[in-house]
Amino acid sequence: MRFTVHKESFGARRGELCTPHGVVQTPAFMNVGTQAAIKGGLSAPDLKALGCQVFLANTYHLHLRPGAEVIRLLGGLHRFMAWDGPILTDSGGFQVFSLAKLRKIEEDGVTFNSHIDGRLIHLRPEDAMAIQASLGSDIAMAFDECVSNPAPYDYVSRAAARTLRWLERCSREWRRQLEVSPVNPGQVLWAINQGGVYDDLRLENLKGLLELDLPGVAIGGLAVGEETEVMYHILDVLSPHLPADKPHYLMGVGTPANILEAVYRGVDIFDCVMPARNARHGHLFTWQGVRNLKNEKYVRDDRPVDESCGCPVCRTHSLAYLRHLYKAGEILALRLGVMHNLYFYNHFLAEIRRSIDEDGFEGFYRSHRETLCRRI
RNA sequence: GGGGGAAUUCCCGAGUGGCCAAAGGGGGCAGACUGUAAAUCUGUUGUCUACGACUUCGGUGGUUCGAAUCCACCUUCCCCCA
Repeated sequence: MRFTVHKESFGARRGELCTPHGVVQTPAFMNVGTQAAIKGGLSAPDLKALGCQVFLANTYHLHLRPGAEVIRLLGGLHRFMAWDGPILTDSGGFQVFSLAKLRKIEEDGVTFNSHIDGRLIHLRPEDAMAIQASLGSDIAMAFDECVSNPAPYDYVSRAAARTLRWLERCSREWRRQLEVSPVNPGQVLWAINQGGVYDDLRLENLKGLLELDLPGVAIGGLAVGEETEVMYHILDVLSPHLPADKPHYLMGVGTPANILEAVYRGVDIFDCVMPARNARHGHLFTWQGVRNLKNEKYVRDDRPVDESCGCPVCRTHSLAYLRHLYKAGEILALRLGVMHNLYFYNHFLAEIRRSIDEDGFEGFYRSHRETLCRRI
């Protein structure tokens, strides 16, 4: 795994991340397919056509179903899902947040009541590493605790310290895993910064995490309840201290406007369920702002979702047709909606990269920061 | 021809004297969604000069302090017997 930044423009970094399954041009958006599938009915080949560079899958979910050993037996995640590009696996740390009612945290690890059948699932940092090694993703994530915001300082402090201890265990176990017949010998482990909305905890945690010298640094625990401005502030605080020669990954973010602001603050990689989920719910992103496709005003609208979009959906279908599909409950609505949004996100990042290449990120930033979040 | 049953707000459907502008679905309208327990969830859905008023439960008339609810007749629909 090699990462190089070859250009900077107005805070933004233009880089390349080499993985065992290809090069990722950064800034990049990773397409989230938690259970080795993009919800809405897109297959791996579909993603190629939408400009997807990296696929993101989830440790907790794949461990429950079908099980990491099954996937290892079938040759690893790439082969299993027929995606030959780069894959990043999240560790299950987010499920500590999203399944908060179904889990118990202890020093040793987290015990979940499976959201499927209630059975007990023990996930220690070591387990999360073993599972991800079996999945054979290109990038594995450390097992962390994603703390919801707002949370009391004392709690966040203790949680961040524990996440750091878990990181040491992850790192140790990772080295061990790669020694025993790895599915993907080039697989790497990235660290995750925590510390909530508290500047000093964030920096203290970052300092500890950098000592382990893992090849990528993720910022976790943001966009989980705090105001957007608070998230930007934390990025401002962290940004000067992030190692320049390593990829900066902002986990779970976000809206196009969030991404633009974060790129401006030196973030290289993003992932978010938003394009897929919101598409399923009828919200489509455009260069002019966000559309709610279900709105009555589109009944007779013969225009595409976005006049300036080159996606297969915008080139073929009208707002009126898509609205009809949504209102009629047709599964095609979800597929087409997700296709558009993923294309939009991937091309949005491509345009960001182009602007950096051309030394024009400042202009790009200024001309889009307001319009992207507008409701149209 | 005889007997029985039913008509409720956009639709289906609860309600059988006051707590009813009327449950619950559906449909409509709008909103939320950020490392996915989400093709989900929330709000709203008679009118208005709007913490109050007005109109509404097939129609007309009646009983009652008070009627979607009780009575009479009418209209329409359904079922059974001939």
